[in-house]
Amino acid sequence: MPLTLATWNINSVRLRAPLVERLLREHAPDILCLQECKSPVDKMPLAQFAEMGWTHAVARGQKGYNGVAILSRHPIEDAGHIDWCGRGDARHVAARLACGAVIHNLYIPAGGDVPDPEVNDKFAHKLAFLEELRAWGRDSAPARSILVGDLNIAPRPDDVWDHRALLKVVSHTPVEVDALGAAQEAGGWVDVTRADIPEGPLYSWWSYRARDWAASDRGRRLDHIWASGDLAAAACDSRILRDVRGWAQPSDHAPVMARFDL
DNA sequence: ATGGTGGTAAAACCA
Repeated sequence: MPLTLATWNINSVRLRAPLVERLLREHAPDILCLQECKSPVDKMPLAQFAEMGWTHAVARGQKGYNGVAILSRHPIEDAGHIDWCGRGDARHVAARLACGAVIHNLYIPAGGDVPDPEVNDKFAHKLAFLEELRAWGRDSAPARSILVGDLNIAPRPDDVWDHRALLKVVSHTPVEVDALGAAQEAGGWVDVTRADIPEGPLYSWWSYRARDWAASDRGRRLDHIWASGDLAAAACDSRILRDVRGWAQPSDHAPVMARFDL
């Protein structure tokens, strides 16, 4: 069974519900994982997505911050979440499909501006989150699993517009990149996007602050699709929907897509 | 070196 999946940091699901509808209409992923919904669950416009055919959804929300949702055209058999760092943040939701595949939708903390956990609590939180992700991967040995989301780290030199310039910028510092790599290795996760597109620059986020985001193209690959080792060979057709960043009143993130032949 | 934009929600916080 082919399963298409997209992940997208929507930066307010209420404000950008029309963009979600357009993505569903034009690209029709079986599964759409959203982050930064910035809404309590009962105020997310899930009913209007259900009317379009994405009749199954699981979400976790809080007002103003965080918030994640999984929209599905296929039944969700079970759902759950992990309370990373014990803060009660809506940064993770998981869904199990009838075929047995488990989808993990993650929103890793951005980490603030200063890449020093001694002086920046947000960066300390990010590193603690990554350490919990590593321990979870090690202990749970994920199988038949897909992990997606805004991981807020661009791991490779060609995942940013200027590797040298960004070595001290949160999202690309060696300490974060190493911590993400350790988490990936501990869970046996395969970076599906890079397995499919191994060469060259690849971005999923461009700052709102650029005068012309497309012309300057100062992007970073912050949004990822990972698969457990047993599913990696089933993944194909990876792409980043760069054009979506150019839609009217856009999110600062573009959707990342892949197909799994399960 | 700095400031640049955007969302939430009502001044400041977060990205």
